[in-house]
Amino acid sequence: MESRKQAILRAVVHEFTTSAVPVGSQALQSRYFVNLSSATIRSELADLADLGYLTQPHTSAGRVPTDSGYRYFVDFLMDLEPIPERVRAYIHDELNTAPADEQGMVERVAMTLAAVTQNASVASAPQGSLARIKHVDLVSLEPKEVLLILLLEGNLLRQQVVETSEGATQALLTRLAARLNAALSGRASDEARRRYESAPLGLEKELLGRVIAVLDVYEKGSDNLVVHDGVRNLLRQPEFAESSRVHQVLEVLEETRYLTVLLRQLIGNSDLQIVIGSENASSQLQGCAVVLTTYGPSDRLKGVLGVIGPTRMAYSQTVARLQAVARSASDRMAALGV
Amino acid sequence: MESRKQAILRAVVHEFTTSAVPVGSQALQSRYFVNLSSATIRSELADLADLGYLTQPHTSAGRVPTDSGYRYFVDFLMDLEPIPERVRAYIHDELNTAPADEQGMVERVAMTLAAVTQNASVASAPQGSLARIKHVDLVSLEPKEVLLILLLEGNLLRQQVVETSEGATQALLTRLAARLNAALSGRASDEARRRYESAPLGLEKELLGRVIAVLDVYEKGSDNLVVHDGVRNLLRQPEFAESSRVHQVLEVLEETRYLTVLLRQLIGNSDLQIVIGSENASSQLQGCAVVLTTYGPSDRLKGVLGVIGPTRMAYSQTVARLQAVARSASDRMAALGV
DNA sequence: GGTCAGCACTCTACCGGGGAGAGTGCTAAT
DNA sequence: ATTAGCACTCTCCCCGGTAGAGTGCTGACC
Repeated sequence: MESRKQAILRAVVHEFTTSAVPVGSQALQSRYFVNLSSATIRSELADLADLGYLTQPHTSAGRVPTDSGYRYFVDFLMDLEPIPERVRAYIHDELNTAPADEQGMVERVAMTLAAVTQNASVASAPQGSLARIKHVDLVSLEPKEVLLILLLEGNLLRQQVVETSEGATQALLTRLAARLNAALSGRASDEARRRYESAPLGLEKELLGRVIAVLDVYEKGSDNLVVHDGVRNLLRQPEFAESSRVHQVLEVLEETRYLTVLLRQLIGNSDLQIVIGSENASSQLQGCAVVLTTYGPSDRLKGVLGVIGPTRMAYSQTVARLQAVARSASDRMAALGV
Repeated sequence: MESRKQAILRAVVHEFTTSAVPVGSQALQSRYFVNLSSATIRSELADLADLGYLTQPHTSAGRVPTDSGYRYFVDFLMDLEPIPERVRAYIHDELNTAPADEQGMVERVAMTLAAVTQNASVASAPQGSLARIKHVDLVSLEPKEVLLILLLEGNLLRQQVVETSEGATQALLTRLAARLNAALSGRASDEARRRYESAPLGLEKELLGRVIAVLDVYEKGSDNLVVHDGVRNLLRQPEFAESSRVHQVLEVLEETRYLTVLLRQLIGNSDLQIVIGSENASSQLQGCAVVLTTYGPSDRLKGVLGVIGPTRMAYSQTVARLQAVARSASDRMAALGV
């Protein structure tokens, strides 16, 4: 595309994302292209409309980017907006005072992301395909009930109440835990599976079985924590003035299974993904754009982080800040998770 | 108040909560009081309006209950609506398949409550004033970094990364954990405080100090988990058609500190509290009603459970179902928490 | 061929008037 | 105390007319 057309498309996107009002040739002329006439701009706009990048709400209105218009902008025209020092400091502070536990951390990440992008955010807890076990603990609850506590890499705690076939004193459980720790701690989950195969029948095998069950759930990600925040930010945008639009977005966010699907989209893809309007699989997200990236304490442990807003979103700002949050969060988790 | 006035007020509340349309004398006459004339009903309505229980959106519209009207209804006229067997079964199923950990449980409770009341829900994790310690564990992370894991009654896990002044091997930490368990497990938090006072300087005292810090945070409730769900249900109601109303509610729900204040209101009060419209401390909840109760595995461990909806809420249904959810959740937690 | 001024055209948003409908309060009779 | 009848009030909705914004097109200019 000729560079002037590109410049005009960029200007339309920029103008529309800030004003939310369809942009006309005069506005463009006075604010962006003082040495072009509005007639020339009009003919360029008409061309861009023919190419499918712009559309008009009605005949005598200004132009609005289409989903493909935004796509072209994002793919070819966007350059990341620098992040103000204040925002950078805010991100840093919020994440470095975040709680060390999984849930507190993920919630803080989502909160921070929503605040700095002024959109809705989602975050899923980091998760790896072959979990490493750091520590195992067994606590006697009732004669035949044991609480199994598992500490995984990333300092993730998992607990499960186990009904055992034979009773066990705390003293016995403590010895058993010591044995399990000697065998498993610092090892990956496959070691637990190996030991389970070769273990003789008895309490130890029983408990190893439950350890494996917990690891399975974790590795399949079926208990994966997903949080969202910042829906209130969306309500400031005119596209969510009628609450039916909010309703659709909230259905996606509050129904965790939808969200999980959404986040799975990222797996196996590049580290930054932008899904615009009709590109969304879910029909409820028409008119919305989703910007996704990954984060986590290490290469093997990754969660997904995303921003959800109207397609009329300040993409260059959103992407920059999303990446900054992802980086800060990853750093912080790496420092904690060891 | 004469019983006929009461009957009419009850009818107005019932009619308005189901139809959301101001109710007129004719509608009342044909649906509730066939052997009274509409003129008689009109004069009763006028009386009820004088008493402050009803109001009209405009001169020639039907009547709508005021906040005091709802208050009178709730205090004197409401009788709990029986819960259909299907709903009862749903509650039971959802809560009995809930995860055993704190966060999973609280989220499931909020989700269930939102589903059966068709309103927004909030739930805070149960919390006690004098925590009982079930188990302590110490895991070596780096030479001078220890992960402290604390299991409290209700099977609540708390973790904290502790920087120690002296390095310690895992073997030493394991022995230390055994000592701490012997001293603390089964005891309440004051025992930890006593031992801290009398402990000689050193790693043990250092760690005891962190145990106490964790207990403090827990007992002050400042890390108290609060979740909400079901905002999408509100959007089906006409009072939330303009999204500015949703915005106000979401600000309360997403700003956890507001929510914490809201839930604190219940402490020291009766086990069922209904806050209607202007009775709300927060101005953002004008037009909303909040119904609150407590739940938890034991008398000492209580969380707050609440329903948030428009003042035009089916109070008798909401209260009945809220209490049913609270009871089922409490039972389930008692069975798990031991 | 690109650029541009001028102009007719189109469509929305807004305003005010008028009629239908719902529901009231009042009055007078029972 | 209850009720039928009636005038009154207010909203909602439809309608037409207008101002304004922005377009597309045409013809001239470089």
